[in-house]
Amino acid sequence: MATKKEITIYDLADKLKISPTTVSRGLKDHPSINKATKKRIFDLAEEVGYRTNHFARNLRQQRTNTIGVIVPLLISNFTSTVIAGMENVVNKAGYNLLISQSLESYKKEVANAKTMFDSRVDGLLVSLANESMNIDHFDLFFNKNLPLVFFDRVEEHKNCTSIMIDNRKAAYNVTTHLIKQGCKRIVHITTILNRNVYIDRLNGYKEALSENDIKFKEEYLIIGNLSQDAGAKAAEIIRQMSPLPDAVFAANDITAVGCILALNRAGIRVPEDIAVAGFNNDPVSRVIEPNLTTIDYRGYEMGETAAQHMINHLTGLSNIKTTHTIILRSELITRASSLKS
Amino acid sequence: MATKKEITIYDLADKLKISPTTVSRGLKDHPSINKATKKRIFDLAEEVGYRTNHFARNLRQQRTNTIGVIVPLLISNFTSTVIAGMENVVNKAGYNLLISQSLESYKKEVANAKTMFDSRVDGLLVSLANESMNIDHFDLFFNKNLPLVFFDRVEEHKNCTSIMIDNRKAAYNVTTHLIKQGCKRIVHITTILNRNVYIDRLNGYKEALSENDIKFKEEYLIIGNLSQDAGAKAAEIIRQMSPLPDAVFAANDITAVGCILALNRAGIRVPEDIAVAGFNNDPVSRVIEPNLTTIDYRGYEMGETAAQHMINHLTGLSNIKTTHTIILRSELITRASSLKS
DNA sequence: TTGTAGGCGTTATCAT
DNA sequence: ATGATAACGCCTACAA
Repeated sequence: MATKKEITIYDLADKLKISPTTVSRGLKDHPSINKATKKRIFDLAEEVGYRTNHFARNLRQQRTNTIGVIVPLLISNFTSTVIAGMENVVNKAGYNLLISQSLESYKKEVANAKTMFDSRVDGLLVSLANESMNIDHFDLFFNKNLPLVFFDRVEEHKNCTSIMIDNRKAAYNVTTHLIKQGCKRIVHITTILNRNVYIDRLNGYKEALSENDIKFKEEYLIIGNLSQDAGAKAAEIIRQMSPLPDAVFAANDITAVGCILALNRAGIRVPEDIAVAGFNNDPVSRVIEPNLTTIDYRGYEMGETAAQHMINHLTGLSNIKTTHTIILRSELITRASSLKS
Repeated sequence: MATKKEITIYDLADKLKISPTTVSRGLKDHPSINKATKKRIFDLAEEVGYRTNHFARNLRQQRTNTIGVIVPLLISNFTSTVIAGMENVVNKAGYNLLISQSLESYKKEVANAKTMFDSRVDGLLVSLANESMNIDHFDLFFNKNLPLVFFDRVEEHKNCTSIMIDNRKAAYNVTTHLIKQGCKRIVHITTILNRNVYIDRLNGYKEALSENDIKFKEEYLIIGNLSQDAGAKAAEIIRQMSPLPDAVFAANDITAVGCILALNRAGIRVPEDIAVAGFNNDPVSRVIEPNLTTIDYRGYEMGETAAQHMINHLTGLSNIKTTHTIILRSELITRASSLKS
């Protein structure tokens, strides 16, 4: 079966004996078109299965109704939750999402930015790769005055909104909680300190220590790649410390889980010997035994917020450039893994 | 700063004192263009930051270089793994992915199909919602002879490739393994039996039973929504059975995990009292204690395969319509949760 | 309220 | 090897 010819507004115009202009206007509910005419247009369009050609429209209007998203990793509960939130918002507004992942690589992020630019997305939502040392590759967007919103992994930039949580405070709360449970030798497992999220968490941790007159010890800072395996490796290091630390605060749940499993295997009990806390409230935090104390980080909300700001800007409802930083709420959830009593 | 005017092939042509046609050809490395001319074109394009206008090209060529993806749920380890695999393949081929989720709803899937169609994607990759009772909404694509590939949750259709694993055999292997461990009263937790994946798993389960002269009992079939909570609810039902079943085979890992946790809470030991097996090899299967026996279902490979077939078809390397079903390998992984000895 | 005309940037077709 | 021209389908001044 050969591909049928596409219906255009010209075809509709011919059949209705009116001009293409009127059809075009009728279709987008232009106020100055007769109601009866509109109805005839809509009815016929429906009947013959007309669909607007977005390329023609985009070509004419110089916009794509597509929003680009660059995330570090697609395979992550947090990421897919964020994207689900974005999808929900942009779909309602008639926009589409173009998604790509940097795999934490600076090089890939640069390439992704270029691809997004060449695809002429109307705006870009970005969570930065851990490797990225600068954000010059987004100058493509800044120079053309295209809206860019950072979320989660953000970087300061003039005229550019960032959506984040207060990582410092959240980490401060986790650490303070551990201290209140009587812990004094608290290890922090994190990754290379390039991104705000990890730097802020470290600072919150340090702040809680210092406020309780506990000296920060360099050896209690373990750097890995925040994978489950990194948690296991950290457990190995911890096991050989003397005296044994009495608590672990990992910068994400997966790492905390890897750590707990490895500690258990080594005969170290959680929380009796070592209390453990994570970050993110990943579903896995309620699977591990004991259940993991963590920070409830609402990815869905963050995705919705980032997308909504983009949409509002694109539709002229607001101007992204005026707002600089939006802090979403996050919350400490205490579970068995950190409760000494 | 005002938005700078976009460079077009006309601008390049003017500066080089050649025709736009030649520029267009040079840019796509057309064989009949002089090497020197090509070099001049490329150099200038690079210098002035020319970027091709995809809308103009799409408008002219009637194609988008975009492939649509409809999945049941974005928030799922399996799904994000599949999408990562697809992304890897299509990016290399210069295509983009347009992703949407049906949330297991028939209505939303119909809407998504329409949106994809209106976005004029070059092809569609689909994993069906559990609710969907038919696939008539994809006639939009079939009628226009647009390529459609089903993956994981498939449905038979003339001239349409499906990528799947042998769910029947996998379930048969799981069940046989449980029987070999000495289990005779094996519960199967699954969801409404609309989709091939669940029907086939049930059939594999039944087949293994019958081959071992174990009668299939209707009451051992527990239907839920395959969430963690559904696993917990199933555990409640199981707990009240007398005699107590000696094994559980859940149609996915999350449900198996929910079940194990609830059984533990009720003082029922796994695997001593009840052996448990899941399906998917979700990372959580290695977090739960005891580690979960499951089926290694490689989502990344499935994503790559589905995408590659689509690309091959679109680039004329092969014809999707000639291949009907591709079965990917899957494998039983036995772990502590099912080992009685 | 409706219509006319031109252009958005590219590429296919038909010349040269 | 290169060029002129038209067309893809839509939108928006401007005109009526």
